[in-house]
Amino acid sequence: MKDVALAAGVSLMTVSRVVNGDRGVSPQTTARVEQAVSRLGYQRNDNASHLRRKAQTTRTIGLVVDDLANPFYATLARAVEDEAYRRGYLVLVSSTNDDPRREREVVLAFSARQVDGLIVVPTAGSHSLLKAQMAQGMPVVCADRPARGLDADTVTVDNRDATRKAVTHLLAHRHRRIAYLGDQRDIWTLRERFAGYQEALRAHGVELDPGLVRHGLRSRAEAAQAVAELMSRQAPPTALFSSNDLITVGAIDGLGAPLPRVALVGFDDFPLADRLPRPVTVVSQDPATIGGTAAQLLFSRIDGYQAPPRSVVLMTRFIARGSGEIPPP
Amino acid sequence: MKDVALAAGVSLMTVSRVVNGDRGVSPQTTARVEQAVSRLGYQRNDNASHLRRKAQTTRTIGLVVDDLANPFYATLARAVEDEAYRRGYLVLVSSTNDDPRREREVVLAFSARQVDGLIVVPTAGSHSLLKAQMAQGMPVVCADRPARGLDADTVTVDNRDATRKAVTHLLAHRHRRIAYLGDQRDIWTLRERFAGYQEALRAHGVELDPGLVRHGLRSRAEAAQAVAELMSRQAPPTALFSSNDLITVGAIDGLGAPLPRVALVGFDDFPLADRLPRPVTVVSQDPATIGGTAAQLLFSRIDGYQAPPRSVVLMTRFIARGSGEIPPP
DNA sequence: TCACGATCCGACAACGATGACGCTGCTCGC
DNA sequence: GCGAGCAGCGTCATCGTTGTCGGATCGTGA
Repeated sequence: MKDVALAAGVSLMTVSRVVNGDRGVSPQTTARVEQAVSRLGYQRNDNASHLRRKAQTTRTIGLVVDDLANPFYATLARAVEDEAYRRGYLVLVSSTNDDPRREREVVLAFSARQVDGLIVVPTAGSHSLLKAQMAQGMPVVCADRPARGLDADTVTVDNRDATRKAVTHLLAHRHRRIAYLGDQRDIWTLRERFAGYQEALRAHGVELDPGLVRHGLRSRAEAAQAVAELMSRQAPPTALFSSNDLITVGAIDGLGAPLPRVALVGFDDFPLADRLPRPVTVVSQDPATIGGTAAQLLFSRIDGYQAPPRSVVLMTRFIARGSGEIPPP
Repeated sequence: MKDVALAAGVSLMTVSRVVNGDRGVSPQTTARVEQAVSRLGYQRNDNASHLRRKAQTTRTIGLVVDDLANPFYATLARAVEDEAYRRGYLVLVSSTNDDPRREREVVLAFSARQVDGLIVVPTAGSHSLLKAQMAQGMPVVCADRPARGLDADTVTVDNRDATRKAVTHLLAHRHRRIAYLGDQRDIWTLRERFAGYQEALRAHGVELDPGLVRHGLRSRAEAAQAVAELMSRQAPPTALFSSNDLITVGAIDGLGAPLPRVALVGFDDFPLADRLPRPVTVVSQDPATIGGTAAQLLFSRIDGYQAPPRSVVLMTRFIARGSGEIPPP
């Protein structure tokens, strides 16, 4: 900037005014400065600019997800990014692998970089840190899951209700031995889904058989293994409810070929679910809408909206494709 | 920081030293300062810190991909992010939708934020801007595709060769009417793949039938439509080569049910390709390795490695699963 | 001719932090 | 008893930019 000022024969302040398009600079001077800018390839240092600017804002938000490689979070992230782009904001992204320690590090690093707000898919741990950040005025929005004990804007789906309906669907097809295939039980979404499973059974007077419940399935392979074990029981389940897309696919692996006569309903839709030998009945949620909504909530806070936290619950869609409509043998 | 200094009864510089873990502060003073820090919830402003620091570095890199919601780029991004995390770097991410204008905006914005380096999946346009950035000392690595006319480190796969082998595989199964289903032709990877297709045909003395070539398929639906049209020709193709995962899936849609006797080989592996009614033969590439390698190249430059640009070509894997091994009628 | 507002532009301080250097005491050796 | 050396800490300048204020210049109308 100094070089530009020198080259154009003006002061730093005038360069600043030209670069920012402020009024009060004559067309001739503007032209001289602009020429110097392009000749020297000058670019403003936004960090320094934000440091001094009146509106203490960096036009950057932070996004913290479980795993960016997971299509669900990737889609959510893309929606956040688009919303940010429309407003001229940049996005810092990080995955946590559901590790509270990594979440902590990342949130601190983002906050030290002076992000204007955070969208977080909270890990299962405690959130005193997020609480502290909010107390210091950092806008925070939780996406996909609420953070335990944190009064923040939240965007989730009706996990429990959707699961209850899905399991009820299986019960209506006269299934009674319905297995539950769950991911880590300490994640909120999965607690909710399991609760929905329990409620559906209870509502139909079916006693929960602990032998048919598997938690903590962290991969496609683990899910396949669990299903293989379940199917080799003396009284195998006649239907499966799987609590996310990865587990649904693993369950299909575990059923093997030829496909036994077992009903299957999964949480999360996934590509090609409709093209498999037995098209899969699913509960579908829309990560793009979750991300977009979270971003809108965040920006409303950044723009100064003051009110008690809002909780947006998005509806899921039940899509019957065949695998969930198989009656028991 | 001023408040902390006041509370601890020391100068700003001492607070700075304690916060940075510099030596030369007595244990008592350190304790007093640390107490004040935690009592006031003080966090250093990294942007201001980077402004003054000797090593003019922000410990932030920029990642510019085509579409973050695409699992391929999401996986690539995750690998970049992990490499960055291991080194204590943060990642700014943006999608371009293959729009050169948006790419330009994003690169400028990242550079104005003083990122220490850029990993870019270049759009099809010209790259004078990237060139200018590199000339000013910004380390740049191209991932997935090279940028036309840009001498930068590059990580790609053997697109042309892999396609030649895939099409040769079909030719070896006595196919002669092999359709090419292509994405936008101005993207480098797709030009390479089409070139590989042409080379394989030529090597086998098969004349290219322009009626069997479709470029510019941008979605699953468009691919399905194109395949439906191809199959209704008087002399329909006996085999299809599809140039990416999206198009492969669209092609399967377009073939309809029951599946006609048409061979299919696709570029890119995708989840469940092995579980479809007719398991799909594919050329598989590994986006995580592409991203990880790109990040390593970038950090070597950031660490001061000086040498002519390197071009890393990763191998693809041909996976025969059945759909590519069907002979012509 | 002169007062006066408008326009254009520069000087100075400041944003939050660190680099360089210098000032205090204290210890130690001779 | 005195200077050297060092640990501990503060002062000042500075990173690149912008907010504030005021000075210079000009045209205009009385």
